[in-house]
Amino acid sequence: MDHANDRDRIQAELERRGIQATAQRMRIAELLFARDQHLTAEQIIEALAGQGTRVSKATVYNTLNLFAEKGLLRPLQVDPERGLFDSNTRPHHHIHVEDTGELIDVAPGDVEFSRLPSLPPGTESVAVDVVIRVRRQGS
Amino acid sequence: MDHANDRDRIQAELERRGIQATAQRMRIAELLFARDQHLTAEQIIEALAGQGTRVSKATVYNTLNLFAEKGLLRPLQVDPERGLFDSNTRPHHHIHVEDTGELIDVAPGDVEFSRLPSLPPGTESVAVDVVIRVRRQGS
DNA sequence: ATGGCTGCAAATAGTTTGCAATGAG
DNA sequence: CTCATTGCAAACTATTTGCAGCCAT
Repeated sequence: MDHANDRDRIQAELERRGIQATAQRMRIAELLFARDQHLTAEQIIEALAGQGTRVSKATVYNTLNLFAEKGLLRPLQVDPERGLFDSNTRPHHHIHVEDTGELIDVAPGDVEFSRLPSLPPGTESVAVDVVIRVRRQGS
Repeated sequence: MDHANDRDRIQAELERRGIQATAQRMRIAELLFARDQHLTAEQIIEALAGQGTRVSKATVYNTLNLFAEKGLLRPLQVDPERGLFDSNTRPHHHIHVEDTGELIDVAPGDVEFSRLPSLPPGTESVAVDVVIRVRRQGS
């Protein structure tokens, strides 16, 4: 069965990263890693509530931070009001629709550079993040 | 005298944008527009205090938001803890040194694209922001 | 038994807001 | 004089933290 496979894969992934696969963490992970998406802590709490699971705010935040530390999530700061967690940690970019707050993934191959600056001495690049800010025409 | 010229230019600029050039706003503007920089509200309050000027937190925030609305500043969200205001509103990019939180400007000509994605229908591009995240080698 | 995890509630910190006093035109 | 602006304090909100009880090993 598909979901059982997902659960197994996710559990293995958590443990491989040294994360105890508790019930709450599994619920959060299953939700997040069902597909590439950007979620707020609040959205996760609501989504879990919607499927009948109650996970405390503290645990959701602790879990998200833990996942981020372990490289399972990438924290995004696009909305000044709240943080987002991106379940896609592979390199990619974003289009931010300012009118709606919507955040759209851009495949890494859809952005190419013909020139990049030299980095400060003694530093190495972690990632290059491109955010294309757009708005409805004529607003 | 240089500073008097700056003040005049800044005052004219504020008024051109329909902003009343009050004493507090002038102080904040003179500080911000002395050069291209990224400041937090707190840093502005401290800098003003350091030069003997006391401007309330509320006024600083109101002023920064007003300036941003009027296109004199660009709000940045790189640090999850606090907002930054960039006194350079011309197109440019950033290098973010993750170990120190430092944010370095990159001239627009130092980044060139050979490919960009198509935008969602009905939207137009406002800006393309590139953030190169770096860290000290081997951390 | 031991140590980690969860949840609640309280704490924290940045930012916003209500409102009375003040200032500008 | 009238309306905008300022400053204080209180309100708000997202996130973090302390701690007691719980769970897994």
